[in-house]
Formats: sequence, structure tokens, C-alpha cells
Amino acid sequence: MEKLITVLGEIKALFNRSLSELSIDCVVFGFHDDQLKVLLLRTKGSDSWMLPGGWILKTENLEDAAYRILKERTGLDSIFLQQFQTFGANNRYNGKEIMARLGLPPEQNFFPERAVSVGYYALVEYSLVEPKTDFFTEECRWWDIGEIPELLFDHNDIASRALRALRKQFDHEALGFNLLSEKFTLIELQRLYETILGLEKDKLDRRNFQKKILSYGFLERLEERKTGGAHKAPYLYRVDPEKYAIYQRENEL
Amino acid sequence: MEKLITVLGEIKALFNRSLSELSIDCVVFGFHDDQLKVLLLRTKGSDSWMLPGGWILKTENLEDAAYRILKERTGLDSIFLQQFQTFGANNRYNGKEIMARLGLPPEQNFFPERAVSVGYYALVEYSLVEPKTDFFTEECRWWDIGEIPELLFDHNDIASRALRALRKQFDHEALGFNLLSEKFTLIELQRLYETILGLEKDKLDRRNFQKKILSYGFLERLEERKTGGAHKAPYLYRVDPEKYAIYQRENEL
DNA sequence: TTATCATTGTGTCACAATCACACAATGGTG
DNA sequence: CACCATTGTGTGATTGTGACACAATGATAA
Repeated sequence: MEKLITVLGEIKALFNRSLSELSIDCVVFGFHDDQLKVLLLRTKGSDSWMLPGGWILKTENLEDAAYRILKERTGLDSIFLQQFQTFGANNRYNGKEIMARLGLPPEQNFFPERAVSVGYYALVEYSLVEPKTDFFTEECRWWDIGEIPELLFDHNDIASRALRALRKQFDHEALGFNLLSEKFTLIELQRLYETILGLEKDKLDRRNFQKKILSYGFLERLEERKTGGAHKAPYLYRVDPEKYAIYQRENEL
Repeated sequence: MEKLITVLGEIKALFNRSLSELSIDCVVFGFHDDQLKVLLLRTKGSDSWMLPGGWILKTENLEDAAYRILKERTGLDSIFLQQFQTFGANNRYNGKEIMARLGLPPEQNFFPERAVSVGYYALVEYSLVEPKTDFFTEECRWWDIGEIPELLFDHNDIASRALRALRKQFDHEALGFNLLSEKFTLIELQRLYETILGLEKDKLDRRNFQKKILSYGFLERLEERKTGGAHKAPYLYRVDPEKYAIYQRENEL
């Protein structure tokens, strides 16, 4: 009982330092074993999963809040982050429901009746992430994009909109290198594209894909080759940051 | 003085029925005389212009609020509306500043210190709009996109982001028919595209443009021709709603 | 040590999309 | 009724994309 009071106190304190009617939800994408993954959290003492999210401090820029939240969950500092949509259905959220989910007394609800959420998606390097739980949750782990369970609130909707926005962006801009390690082979990049665009393996023609990507001119072929696998060792590539910036500028607007 | 108290009371009443930390700002585009226009409002007793906007009622869906705000300003019911970005810089807005702008005593400020705003852009038929002022403003009129004055808050930023989002969408999807009257000539459509994309007149090749647009298959050529102008009378076209819906579905995702 | 074989690296051809361009028909204007 | 800016239409050139084949490589297994 005493513990419950402490918990309530801490949440209230956090809450008083934040904007109350507004939250941020993040869809964090990772890539592993040729599969697209999303980072999810399980709330304490329940089977309910949700997207990582949080509140915006009263003095904090919206985008800074998103970066902070991501850093708290993944340990990562520099992350590819994109705001994609704001969700404001009047029934998407319910203060009392949150209290109940957290095992707190609903009649003591101090959350607002209503909250709007700004959706961000992030692209991170799977192997660098150390999933961390927060105050409300006891498990944080990757889920395959095809096996996402039923989530709290409208988080299933947010996740699927994020994927759609991601695909749209992939369709007309070369990106996603944040999902791979610094050095990668072209076939790894191709698998990434096929996975994100929802295509089957080798749907993209290997030769045409490589020609196209290389024609952008921002990939640098290293002397090094990727060894270890069977068969001929492929070259490793990396993104040349300066040339990539030029490409992005030319591709803007 | 008595009037001031009444004003304050009315604003407070409206405000109490709304979410306080969140607002909506709309960039309403119209097309007239081969120029792209934006609807702006001038606040009472000042030279300060701003975008039409408003608050979200506590029980109201975000999108419904945007439609309501637009209807209040333009008189129009069915409008092409698109959420494009949410603006949350911590210094973008200041409650006391609003009070001062409205000629109200800043020390009685009841607006929050901070507010985040969801940006929508709208495409409307210029000739159908009857600009209406609201409680805070005494003038509402169209401005040429190239002559937008300095606006309150971060509204210049919002407006230019809206234009950028609009151009991006135009780049890979046929739309914008909402900006023309129901029946239009292909050259009018071409001027619209050139204006929105920021191209000079006749930059697009007339023949290729018409071929491309018609190849989408949702424009219907009418028997009617547009008379009145000098020279040969061009055919009028209109959008076939069913075929347009098919085109949009095929073009999705 | 060497044959095997899945995989890598590269070039060419066919087709589709886009671009550049010309000329006859039209219908107010003077 | 001659004029002329504008409309309606078609064709060849250029570019971009998609389909496809073959020699080189290097770990694996005989």
C-alpha cells in the first residue's frame, strides 16, 4: 500500500512537469534476420503490450521529447526520426483505463479524459539497441512486424500507419541505412528493401537494384569484403555522409 | 470596460470547453488569376495577420475540429483537407502575447504558457469561399502566396511547410481539382500545376501534359466548350468521381 | 589437393515512359 | 473576310526501367 502511494506520487510529479493533453508515441523499426521488427513494451503485471511513448515536458521542444523518449528506451543517441501523423480520435485514449492497466485505483485518476498523440517512427540499428523498460512496464523487446499482438489504445493503428508512411518514403527516396550496420553488402541492402516494401525475396532484380543504388553516387565501395559466409565474398559498402547529404538536397522538394 | 469583461467571459467559456494545450492551424489554398492564394485573418485592432485556426472541443475528433474551423471561415462544407505536420517548438506560442494582441490585459492571461498546433492544409474553390471573420479578428481575405506578410507566432513557417507538403503530394499524385470549378479546361489545369509547382508559364509541354492527365482515365470530356475568350474554344472537362476513386485506389501504397 | 556449386560481379538488349517538336483546324477580332 | 492566337492531334528521339547470361570467386566436401 505504501508502495502504491509512492508510485502514484512519482507519476503525478512527472505528470505535473509535462503537458497533459498531449503525448508522443514512437514506432521503432529494426531489421534482423531479414525481418522487420518493432520495439514494444509490456505494462506491469499484465499481458498488454504498447508502443514506447511518453509525455512532453512543459519546456521541451516536441522533437526533443521524441529523442529523449527513444534514448530512454533504446540507449541510442543519434537516431533517424520522422514525425508522420498526429492521432486525435476522441475515443482513442481514456485516463481511467490507464489507471486500471497500471494496477492503480481508477477513481484516483489524474490523467486527462482525453489525449492526442503525435506519432513518430524511428529507424535504428538492431544490434545496438538495448531495450530498457520504464516505470510503467516490465518487459521491452522486439516483435516481428507480422506478429504484432493486439496493442493498447489505438497503437495498432499507429503502428500500421507508421509502416505505410515508411513504405511511402522508401518508394521515392533512398534511405534506411540507419537500419544496417555501418558497413554492409548490397545484398543486405536489397533484402532490407524487399522486406520493408513487403516483397518476396529476390523480387527485385539483383543487378538492376545494385545499378540503381550505385547510380545515386553516395555509396562507397570498401577494399574489405565480407567473409565468413560460404561462397564468394561480397564487397562491403558504406554511406559517404557528404555525398549522401548532396543526394538528399537534390532530391528535396 | 464592461465590454472587455464580456469578451473575456466569452473567450474563457469557449476555452473551457476545449483542449487547452493544443490547437489547429489551417492553410487554406485557393486558385485565382493563375495565382495561388492563402486565406489569412487580421486580429482586431492591429495589423497582425495569422492563419485561420482554433481549438479542439473536448469531445471532438481532431479532424472534425479542422472541418468545423474551415466551415466557420469559408462557409464550405466539403473540403479537401490534409493533416501535414504538428508544430511543437517550445517558443512557438505565448499566452501573454495572445492576450496583448487581442487588446486584453496580459496579467489576466488564462491561455496556457505553451501550445502545440496540428497543421492542416485545405484546397478549396476560390469563387465559392465567403471569407468570414471570427471573434478575434476583423478582416479575412485572400493573399497571394508570394506576398504573405509577416504572420503571428510560427505561422510563416507553417504556411511554407504546407506549401512544401502540397508540392510533394502534387509531384506523385494527380489532385488539385478541388481548386478549380467543376468544369474546367485542360489549359486551366495546366496553369494550376505550373503555379503550384512553382514553374513558369508553359514550362510544362501542353501536349505531353494533356496526354498524361488524360491517360489516368478519370477525366471526362464534355460536349460543351468554353466560349467567351478570343480564339478557338477549348473543350471543358470534369472529374468522373468513380473513375477518380479507382485511380486513387490503384495509386495508393 | 581439387572438383563442386552457390553466390558475386558485370554488360547487353528489349520495352516503356518521357520529352521535344510541327501542322492543320477553329473561331473571335478588327 | 483576312488575320492570328490558340486548340487538337501524331511522330520520332531520348531516357529510364526491366529482363536476362556468363565468367569469376572462394568456402565446402570428397
